[in-house]
Formats: sequence, C-alpha cells, structure tokens
Amino acid sequence: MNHSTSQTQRIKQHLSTSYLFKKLPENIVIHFAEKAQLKHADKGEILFLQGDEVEWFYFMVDGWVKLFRQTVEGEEVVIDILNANNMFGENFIFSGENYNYGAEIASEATYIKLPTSLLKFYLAKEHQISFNMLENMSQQQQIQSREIEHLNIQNAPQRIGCYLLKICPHELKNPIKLQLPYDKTLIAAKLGMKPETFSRALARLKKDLSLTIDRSLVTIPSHENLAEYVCNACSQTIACN
Amino acid sequence: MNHSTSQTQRIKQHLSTSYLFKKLPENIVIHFAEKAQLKHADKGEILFLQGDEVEWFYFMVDGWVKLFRQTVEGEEVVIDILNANNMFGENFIFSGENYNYGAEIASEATYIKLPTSLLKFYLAKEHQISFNMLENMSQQQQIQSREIEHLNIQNAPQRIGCYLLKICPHELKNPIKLQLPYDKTLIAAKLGMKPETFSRALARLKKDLSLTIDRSLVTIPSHENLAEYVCNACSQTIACN
DNA sequence: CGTTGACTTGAGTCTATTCAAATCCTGTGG
DNA sequence: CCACAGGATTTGAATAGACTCAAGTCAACG
Repeated sequence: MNHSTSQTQRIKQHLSTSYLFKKLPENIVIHFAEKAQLKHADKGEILFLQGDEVEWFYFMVDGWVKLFRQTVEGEEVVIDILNANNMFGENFIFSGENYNYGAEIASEATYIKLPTSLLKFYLAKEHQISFNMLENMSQQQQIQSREIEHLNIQNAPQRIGCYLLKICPHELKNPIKLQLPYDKTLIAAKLGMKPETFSRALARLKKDLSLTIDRSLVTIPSHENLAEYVCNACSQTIACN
Repeated sequence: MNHSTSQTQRIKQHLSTSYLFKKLPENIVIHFAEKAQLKHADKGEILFLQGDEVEWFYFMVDGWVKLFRQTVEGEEVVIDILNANNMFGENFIFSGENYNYGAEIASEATYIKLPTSLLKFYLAKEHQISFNMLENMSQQQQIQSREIEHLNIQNAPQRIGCYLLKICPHELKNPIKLQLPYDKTLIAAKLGMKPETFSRALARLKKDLSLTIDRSLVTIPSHENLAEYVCNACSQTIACN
C-alpha cells in the first residue's frame, strides 16, 4: 500500500465518524477522502477569513477552531468553538459564495479540508446526504435558539454555569472535576462577555456554589445545585446538555 | 365545483407561495392542500404550547404569530414573530416529538395547518423537498447567528435601528415612513429588551437621528444615517436586510 | 365619560463594561 | 536551576447601560 492510499484510508476513517457521511455507501466516503487533505496547524493559523470565496469545508480531527466575525469597529464576535468530529463551512453551499465568518485555530489542531464542489455534486445525487444535513442543521438551529434565549435571560454566572454543565461528562457523580478545554478569555468570548466579567462571574459561582477553581481545573461539589442555580432561569426543558 | 374542492384550491394557492413547495410537482401540493386546514384566529389564540406533541406544522396566510418559550420562573422569551408566507413547526420532524416553543396569535390571523406525517412521507420520496428545507434552514441559521451577534454587540438603540432597517421597503428613498407592524411591547420582546428600555431607546434614536415618531408611525429622514448609526457596530456585511 | 391596556417617564439599583494596575504562569535563554 | 519577558488572569474603581418598580399619560372603546 503506497503512502497516498494509506493516507486516503486514514482520512476515510476520520470522515466516517462525521454526521455527514452517516449511512452513506463506502465508495462515496472514499471519493471524498481522495479529494480531501489532512492537515495540521498551530494555534493562530487562519483557515479562512470572512469574505473569502467558499471552496472548502472542514472536519476537525483534533484540537479546537474558533469561528468568528469582526465588526467594522474592530471588535470580535465568537460564533462558535469546535473540536474533534465537528464539521463547519458546509452550509455555505446553500447560502452564497463567501464565508460569512472566519476560522482560526484556537489550539494546535488536525483537520481535514474537503471541496464544497464534491458536496454539491453528491447532494443532488444522494438523498441520504440531504437527510444528514437536515438533521444536523435542525439540531444546530435548536442550539442556536437556546443560545439566544440564554443571552436574553441568564446573567454572567448562570451562563458560565450552563457552560460548565454542558462540558460535564455524561455520567454525573459528585463531585465533578472539569478541565476547561481552552483559554478562559475564549470561553468568555463564546459566552458573550468580557474576560473581566468572566473572571468575576466565575468567582461569584465559586462563592455561591462552593466550586473549587485551580487554574483551569474546576471542581463542582454538586451538579444538582449548579443545575438549579442555572436552569431555573431557563425555559421548561431539562438541562441543556 | 363543491365547497370542499374550492377550499382545497384556495389552500393550494396559498401553499404554492411557500418556500417548501417550490419547484414541486403540483399533485404533491394538492395532496398537502387536501390534508390541510385553513383557519382563522383572533389575537391571543394558542396554536400549540411548548411540550405539546408535534402533529402539525403551520403556514401563515395573514396576520402575525408569536413563537415563544417560558422560563421556569415564568418569564417569556420571544423566539420569533412571523407573518404571511412564513412557515413554522416543520423542523420538529427532525428533532423530537414535542414542540420546544409555543405559538400564539399576535394579531388576528389566517393560517393553514398541515400534518407533519405527510411531510415526513414526502421528504423520503421527493428530493426537492429536502433541498427546499435545506436552503431555508441555512438561511434561518444565518439570521439567527446574526441575531446572536446583535445581542452581543449592539445596544438597545442600535438593535431598534437595525429592526427598523429590516422593515424598510426595498426601494429606499428618504424620508422613509414606516408603520410598526405590531405592538411596541412585542417588538421589544423580540429584540430582547423590556418595554421601558424600548421606549427610552426609541426616544434616544429620535433625538440622535431626528426620527419622527407618532404612535406607531416612524419617519426616518435619512436611512444612510441610520445605517451608519447601526451597522458600524456590526460585522463586515452590508445592512442586514 | 370612565375604563382599559399600551406606552412613557422618573428614580433608584444592579449588572456588565471600561480602563488601569497588579499578579500569576509558562516557556525561554542563560 | 533560575531570572525574565509576555500573555493570561485577576482585581479595583468608576461608568454606562438596562432593569425594576411606581406613577403618570394617552388613545381606543364601550
């Protein structure tokens, strides 16, 4: 097996875990893998900028990317921060010719870039791809609408609490030890607050709920208490994760 | 022609203007029309509540609906306010068995309700429906992500200004006279602010940009000025409409 | 003409922000 | 192994924006 095919194999393995290729015939995944590029990048590297022509969409294998916009006055708005198994940029095949946000590596990362042209091609051919995208987008939409709700009704400590709940492991047993996945400044931006506010709000959480915070390691003595603190301000659905 | 078929005809006419049935064979639209119900409702009427089992999705023919959630503590969050030609509820066929928001008529309205089962049925059969939904959802997603951005970086007067720009007619010639489409209180809720804040922020806008406000009639002397006031705080894309 | 609901206004409070400064960490070079 | 630069984080003080509660105004409607 030469390098090229083993590389394709590896890419195919990764892509198979993506929502997009779920239930798809293997040969199609392989076709994508052949046209794809597996890349490695350091923190700070730019994948594309707002306004660039859409040519590729991306799949994260490892590390974190930040998706963001820049205001005319130079302020940055963080759209999302994604890690392994997440895809982004694929939606632009419907909406226009230019990315409407930029993507920057937030911590050393491995990713795969795929040509949007191939996606367009198969979208018309393979009904299953549409299904996969629809399912995913409807999920995304719910998450987004939840975020809007949160911005409206939760204060800073609650938004942080909500974030902590979301990154909790699935089996919850007290106390819960959590490693913050990236810079506090970046978390703050994702939650729509300033770093100073984040710092103070986290301190507030610590005081109110006896959290322990050591650098980026957070210990939650009782997730029930945290959920009550956070979710009472929220709409009638169980904790957001 | 008996009443039933003329009713079906009428419904079909309406549905044809919806994004969902774009480019679809006529017989499918007719099939939907046959299973649909054309309804009239007064302000305050509830179409469904958060948590209700999903059975129908809706198409607005006339008037306004408010989509909203309720927090545990009783506060209301407005998700969206839709009028003629907008569809809602159709996304739940992907995401679960219960509506995750409620729908209430905001001003006397005519609407059509359609069974989700039929949509599910044709979704598997007719590729074009998937396309239509994908296209629409990707658009919605962009609008939502824009809203998140706005909540983060615009202040109350700017959000109102942005809203005004969005309801401007397509051809802009100064001065622009606008009729606010529904209660100020409701606009406030949609923009994520309290009625009092809305009132003060509008007054601020009036002062800063020489708007004239008479009851629900707003006159904008210069949309260029308004756009500058609003959009400089925004990301590098032309005015949001 | 009085009632009702929508809207506005006033005063005080709270939350998050800004700006400035201090502190803590981390990786680097000596 | 230690000192140090540079970035991340925290803290302080002052400010600004939005909120609450309360009271007033306005227009529509019976």
